[in-house]
Amino acid sequence: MPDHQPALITRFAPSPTGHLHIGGARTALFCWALAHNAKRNDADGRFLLRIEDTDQARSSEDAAKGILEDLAWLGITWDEGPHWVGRLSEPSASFSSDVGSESRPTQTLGGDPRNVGPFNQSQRMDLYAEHLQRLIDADLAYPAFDTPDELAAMRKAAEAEKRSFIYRRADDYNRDAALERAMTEPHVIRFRMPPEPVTVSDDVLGEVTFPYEELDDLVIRKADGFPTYHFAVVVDDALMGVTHVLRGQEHLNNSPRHVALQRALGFESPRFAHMPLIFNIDGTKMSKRDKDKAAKKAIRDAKLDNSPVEAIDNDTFATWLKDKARQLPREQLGAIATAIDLQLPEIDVEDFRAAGYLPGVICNFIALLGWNPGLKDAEGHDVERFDMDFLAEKFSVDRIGKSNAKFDRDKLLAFNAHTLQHDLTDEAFAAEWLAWAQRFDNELATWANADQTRWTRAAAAARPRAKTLRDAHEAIAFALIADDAFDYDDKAVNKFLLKGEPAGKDVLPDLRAALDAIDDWSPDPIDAAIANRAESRDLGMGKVAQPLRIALTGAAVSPPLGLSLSLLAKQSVLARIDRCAEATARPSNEATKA
RNA sequence: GCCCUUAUAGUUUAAUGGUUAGAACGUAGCUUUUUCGUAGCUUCGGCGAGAGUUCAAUUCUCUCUAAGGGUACCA
Repeated sequence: MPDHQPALITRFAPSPTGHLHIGGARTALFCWALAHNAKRNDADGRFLLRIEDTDQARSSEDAAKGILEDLAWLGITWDEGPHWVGRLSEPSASFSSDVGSESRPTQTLGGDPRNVGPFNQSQRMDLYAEHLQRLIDADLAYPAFDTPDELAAMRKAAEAEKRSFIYRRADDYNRDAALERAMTEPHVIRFRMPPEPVTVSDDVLGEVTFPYEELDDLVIRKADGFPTYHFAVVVDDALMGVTHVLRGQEHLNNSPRHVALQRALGFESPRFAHMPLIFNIDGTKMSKRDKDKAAKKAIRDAKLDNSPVEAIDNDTFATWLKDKARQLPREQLGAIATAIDLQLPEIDVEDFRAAGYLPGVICNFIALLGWNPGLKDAEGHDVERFDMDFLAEKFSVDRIGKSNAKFDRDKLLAFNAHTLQHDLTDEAFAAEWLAWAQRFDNELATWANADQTRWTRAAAAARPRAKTLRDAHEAIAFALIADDAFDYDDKAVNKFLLKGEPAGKDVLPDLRAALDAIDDWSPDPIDAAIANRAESRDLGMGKVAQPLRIALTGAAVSPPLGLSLSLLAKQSVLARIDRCAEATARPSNEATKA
């Protein structure tokens, strides 16, 4: 046991079965916030991380690593736990003008200053064995030999009689014989639930009492020798000195079992706080399967019979499509989505990262799911945009709500857009965007690295209209393609090039000459030249700008012209104007008549 | 089925035993802008139902309803 017991210790204990789910991220964030709030108040608050890998079949080391990576990226740092070395992202609200992932210092997270590790449950087997033996010796735990099939039959029988199935040790249970038999036969160890109701006192929900009749003799060690979640969590929390257990409400029913175990083992119960759950906007559970579900629906809607991706053979594809529960590996699902131009719903932290959300924004948004600071700003608006620092400062368990939350993607998007557009400088955005592109958008990253000045301008062009780092690409996509590699939007051509007096196509030659005469090919001179043209012909800017937009991009929408043109070489701009002139010169249907 | 939890606009939520229940996202519209976007203004929209306590209930109590969680050798 630690000789120095910090005042407040929280923990996040994910099981490494995949990427970090957004709901798990919120749990971690709240635990982090509570510990950091204690630190703000001069108490020794700590947040520790533990890997619950007692499910041998489903756990993997890669998944564990991925979860550490996800947490670190979000800025949810842990004081104790597995080691992680890398660069942390900056909280979104405190971007300085010179950030870039390269310039951030390397940090180390985790460690074991109190000597309470190891932090992987699979490496703590001797500890579980020791405490389990105490229970057996005191006849508070016992071997049981029922096979899974027998248990299933008992459950079925109970169901048929319309009573709930509660496992109890038989009245004529022979302890000595059972212990003897356990030496040679496969068995589980069950906890003898004391015959009394258990009251859990919860800092969010108040006191919740569970009758003894609902609490069965739960399995605490599986036949494979591993402890069950219930036992491991109780032993670990006690040995690691965890004082506050914050977890999702799905664990509320587990709490009386844990409390009973804690009593039996002579451990003090930590304070509990069960947080409301997070659901999709339509009320369904936010699940990794949502991604497969969305893909399957899109494929059915498109009436595709064969795999749109070569790497997936049609048999695999067909069985996956038919089976509601079947999931494809992440990469394959992504490939299908790309092939059919589908945006998969974001579920894991990694999904949101790939979609171009900023870590600070994600933390801000999920903090509001089940918690709020309850403050108003000077204008009387609720305070809901804040950074990690504010969260640590203001967080308290008593402001956690009780009712389940739905995950409103529109609001998250609005938060992300606002941060991108208002809280970041162009330079900071350029750095963030590049870091993102290097990981998720090769084409863009290559283009960025080819010309730094151009990249800065691209950032200036994209940032004011970007909602995510991913969709920022769209605003400047015209600059990444060949001069003749885009089509013209008929409606726009008709409206801005063919119609009107003068017609837009008749404005272009003049403009071309003016642009051609520019020496310093940068936004300001370009803008000046365009404005000058408009003025000298006594035309509104729209009369000049829109035709030019179409010539450059094929459509009537683009970032401001000076910036847009500066993303292309002058020769490219001239070539595009020529191509446009050619296209509009051809007699084409009724547009010319009008 | 049984146990547990919850219930304020479409969503996240604030406040409150007593005149018009406040905000954010969203919706619709207007204004500014060379387009888009941004910004600003306006608009729409809420106490799940029923009893009870009370002079008075969205707020306290009960019932119902609905939603969710649990009911594993998953966590």
